[in-house]
Amino acid sequence: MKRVTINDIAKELKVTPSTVSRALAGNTRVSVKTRELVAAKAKEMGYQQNVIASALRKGKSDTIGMVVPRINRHFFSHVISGVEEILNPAGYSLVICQSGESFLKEQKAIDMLLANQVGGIIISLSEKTKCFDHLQKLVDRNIPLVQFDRVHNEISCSKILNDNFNGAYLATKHLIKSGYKRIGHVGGSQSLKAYRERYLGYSKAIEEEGLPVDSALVYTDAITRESGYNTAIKALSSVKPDALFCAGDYCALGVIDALKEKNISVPDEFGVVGFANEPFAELMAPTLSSVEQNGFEMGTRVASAMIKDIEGKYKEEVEVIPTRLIVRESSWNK
Amino acid sequence: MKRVTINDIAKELKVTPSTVSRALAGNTRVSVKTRELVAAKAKEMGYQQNVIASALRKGKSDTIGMVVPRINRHFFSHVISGVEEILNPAGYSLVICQSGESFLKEQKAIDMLLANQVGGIIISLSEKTKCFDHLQKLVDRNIPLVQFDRVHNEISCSKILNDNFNGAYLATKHLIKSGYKRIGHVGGSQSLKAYRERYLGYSKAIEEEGLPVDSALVYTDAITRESGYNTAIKALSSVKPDALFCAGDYCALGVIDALKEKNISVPDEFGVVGFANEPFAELMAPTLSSVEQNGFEMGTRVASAMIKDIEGKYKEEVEVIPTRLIVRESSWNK
DNA sequence: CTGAAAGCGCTAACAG
DNA sequence: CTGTTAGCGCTTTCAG
Repeated sequence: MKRVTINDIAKELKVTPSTVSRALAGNTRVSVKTRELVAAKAKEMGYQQNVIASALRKGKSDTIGMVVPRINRHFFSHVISGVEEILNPAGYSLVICQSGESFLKEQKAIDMLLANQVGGIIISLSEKTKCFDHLQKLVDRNIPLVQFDRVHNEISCSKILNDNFNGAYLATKHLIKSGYKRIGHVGGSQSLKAYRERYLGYSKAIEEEGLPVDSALVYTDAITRESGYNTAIKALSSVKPDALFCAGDYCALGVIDALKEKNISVPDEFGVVGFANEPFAELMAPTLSSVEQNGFEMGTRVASAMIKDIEGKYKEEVEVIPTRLIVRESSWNK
Repeated sequence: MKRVTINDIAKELKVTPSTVSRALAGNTRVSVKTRELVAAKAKEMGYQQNVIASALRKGKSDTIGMVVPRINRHFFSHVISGVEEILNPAGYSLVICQSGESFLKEQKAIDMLLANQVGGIIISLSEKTKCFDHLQKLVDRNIPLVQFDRVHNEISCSKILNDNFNGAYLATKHLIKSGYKRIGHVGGSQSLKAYRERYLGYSKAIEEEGLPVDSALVYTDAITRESGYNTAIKALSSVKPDALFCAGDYCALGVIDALKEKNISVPDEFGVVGFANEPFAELMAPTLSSVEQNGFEMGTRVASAMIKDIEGKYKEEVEVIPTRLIVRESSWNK
């Protein structure tokens, strides 16, 4: 079975392909009658636009590319849903790529998307990304770009951010109020602003309470379960904190693994707060306090910013989505 | 900044675009020297193939479309990783779509992929899909198609399956051995073979032990947490099972929610086994016994089958990936 | 081994 | 309101 093209429709209707093309596009310069005729014929013949040909001709497509570290993280999958929620009804489709936290894969994904002439790119950077030429290239080529969550500030584009600072600040304040005395921080790569802000929120809270900010209590290279475990083991045998604010839930999970192994009771002897509110946070034992990010909301904002950019309405907008602390067993008042 | 085309390279090198095209494609009919020359120039000028133009000309692309119910399910995200593992090095790229368990969105996703001239489609059906014309259309149009996990048998294409039957059989056998007497089943839509097989594995085990297969103990419309909860509440106040084998972990979670609410102790008074081994299974309290599916392995098989199909090597191959029962607290021997 | 020429399906001036 | 024409960037016969 061969595909039906606008030429086939044109022949059937004894008009030109241009007319069909215009009619299908809803161009008002073609009579309502022809438009209806074309629409009917198109449906009858099972016509389906060849977006490839259209994209080639127009030099751009209605496909938006999206690059995220991992699609199976609660936060990212919700952002994706939010983006689809806005993009699909607006007539755009979405191509999702995973960088897997690898800089190389991130670059390759962007190259692939460019080769596919996407109409714009949405990205949340990999943890390992420390060079940003691939983003600058997009800006130079005037490809609409929106960064979210893990962004690089020096790139000129719209950015949608979580209120990492406030989330971290609230989490740390809460640990202090709960009576913990030596509160440490297990953070992610400080080359990413998102993690830097979590650190800053943490230290602001510590300082405000007149506690010493002890750099020995701060670790910044760990957001996996494994690294959380290793960090906790190390900390317990040296600086001996009595609480840890972790920049991620998986990392907090690793910390709790270590505490269980050492028979240290959570929350009685040790407080833990995570970040991201992964589904397991409310299910594990003890249930894990965590900072919730509104991924879906962020996704809708990201998509709206992208559409505005494509339509040439905005250049650079920065929005901050509030975060919320959810207190559970892992940090309950002593 | 304009994109560099093969014409630009051709002009610089004073050859024709055809030669450049051939050289870039590694055609041996062009001299090694020119090939090297072209390659060097291309790199120097920052050339990047316009896959859109190529796809239009060739009538197909090296992009593979993939449609799954949800990307944030442990199993599906692992299948995706497995698919990427094989597809990317082989020069294909992947477009991922979510049906969100909606038949309409599934159809739309396929239309979108077709409009984008994908080279093939990989799909795991939505729970609500009961009409399969959209798949038949692909077969009729000779679009390479691979179904996995949730497949429809009547469509002629490669299928990669989990050993749902055996997983369910082992899970149920284990519940019996653990001493539970009235073992029910909470399953998914029986229009999907995957869920039918889980039911069949369950009933085989029940029969083998000489227990009665009581259809009142079987529910087949529930795989979300909420529906698991509702089903359990209903069952507890009527047929009163003392164990449930659930066709999904989220559903098992809902069942446990209900048991906690009713103060029924797991596993002492009631046994629960799930399916999929979601990350939360080993973290929740009680930890959840579950049947593990090897998503990554399945993904690699799926991708290999797709590549074979594209290269015209195979027509229809059916593979079954083994599943494994992981026993945890929720069903420990009494 | 390389060039010339045609065309994939669609859109967008330009003309009428 | 509709037709004519040209061309997006690439591949692929067909020649030579």
